[in-house]
Amino acid sequence: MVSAAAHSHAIELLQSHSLTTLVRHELERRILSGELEPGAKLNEEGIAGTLNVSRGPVREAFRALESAGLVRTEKNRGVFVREVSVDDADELYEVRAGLDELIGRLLAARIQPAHVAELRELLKKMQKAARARSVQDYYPLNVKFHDRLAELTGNRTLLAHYRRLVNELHLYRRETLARGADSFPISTREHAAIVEALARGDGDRAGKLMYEHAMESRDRLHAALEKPLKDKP
Amino acid sequence: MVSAAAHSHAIELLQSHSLTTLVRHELERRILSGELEPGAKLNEEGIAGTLNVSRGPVREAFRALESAGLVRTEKNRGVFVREVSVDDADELYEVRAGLDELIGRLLAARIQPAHVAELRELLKKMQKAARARSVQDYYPLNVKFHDRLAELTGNRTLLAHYRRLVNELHLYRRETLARGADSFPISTREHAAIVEALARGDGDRAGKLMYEHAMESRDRLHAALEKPLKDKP
DNA sequence: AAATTCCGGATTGTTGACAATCTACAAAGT
DNA sequence: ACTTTGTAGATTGTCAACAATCCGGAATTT
Repeated sequence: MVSAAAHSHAIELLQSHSLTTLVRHELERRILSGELEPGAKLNEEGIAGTLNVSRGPVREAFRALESAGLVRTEKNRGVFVREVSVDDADELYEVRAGLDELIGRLLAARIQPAHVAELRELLKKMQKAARARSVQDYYPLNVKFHDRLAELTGNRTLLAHYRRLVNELHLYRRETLARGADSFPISTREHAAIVEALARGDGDRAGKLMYEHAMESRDRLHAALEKPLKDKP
Repeated sequence: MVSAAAHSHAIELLQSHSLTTLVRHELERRILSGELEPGAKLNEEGIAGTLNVSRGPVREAFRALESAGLVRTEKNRGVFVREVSVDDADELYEVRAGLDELIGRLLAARIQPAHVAELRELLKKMQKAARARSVQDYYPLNVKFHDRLAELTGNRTLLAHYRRLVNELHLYRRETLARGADSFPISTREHAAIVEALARGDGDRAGKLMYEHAMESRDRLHAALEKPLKDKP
């Protein structure tokens, strides 16, 4: 039955994924992983060649990524990985704060005990990483934590808008994170307070905490910008 | 100098707009105007024919509209104008309420006296339309009012996300608006209160009012759904 | 020497053709 | 009658070629 299952899986993949979506996902991955840096030019023929497709699907993927805010197109010049300026980041953080407040408010009204337990579990791992001063461990957990909060609201529209903002902010953070100034341990206490408010079903409190948390993240990153680049030992 | 100006305008148009963007805007217009109804199928060759372009740019426009949430694509079957369900609309209203609250909060901190005057002018026109029971006049003014509030925050990211939500909600309202149950006059009082809070620079109050205003809009539309279709006289 | 003009290669924008898939309807079988 | 099979036409997915534009360096002018 192994081959049958494998086949049905392959069939399902072919039915849902066109070459365009494949290219789209691959480029999205490369952009968000930093493999393609902000400002980098995306060569149609080059990408088509490495992925063994023609330029058509690549161009379609470009238009999708453009609407998603991950790339910028200059007519007759090409498409480039979007560069997020400090001003852009300010805007993104503000909107994210607004959505975070909403997430806290909505989630407090709907959260299940099992989900609270799950979040507390996540918090433990984050605190462990924070004590170990391991940005490598902490950063993805932090992303996961906030993404899960958005997801648990059950509002897919909210989740989609939230993820888009996070993705765009990710493009901005890429630079600043390298400066090693994201003083992460500070936020573990705030995270715990958020989870407690959610557990109590206190939507206004959870919302307010999340709003301020997002705004403080912005301030922290701004402060980091003032500092010089930390050179590697 | 007329022809020179006209030429420079045409040149500028050619430089910035590819066929893809042209098709994209045209389809967007047709969808939002209701010319293309939710669920309607978009035929590649048909559209390409009427707009005198090949299928390539049409397909690229499709991918852009897909990322913008205005159409849905089924592989090997085609693309369809997105249908927004009641559940979808609930999600959209919730997110819009969150953004509206943010808009109120941000705008109260930045608004200029001239802008307050402009908003009060808009309010007058809306009240006039409300007294005349003219949905035709009132509806676009209402859209303009809220759009202007988002615009005046100066946060382009916020404006983009807000407009996307409004567009998607527009797809939903198309059905329900026809039922003539959008009891619009109710909201003029709320609008006035919002502008007053903004004028006082009371961000929390303005935000709270806008949040509740959006949520009430949702409730009103839900109530409208319960009623039967109003037949034309 | 500095600025300008003019190519030639590279890249993007667009098109038309071919392959794969779906849809609708008719024919055959039960 | 009802289901199934099969086929033709329409539609989408993909590709390769052509046209238009841009970029960088050589040749030319001042």
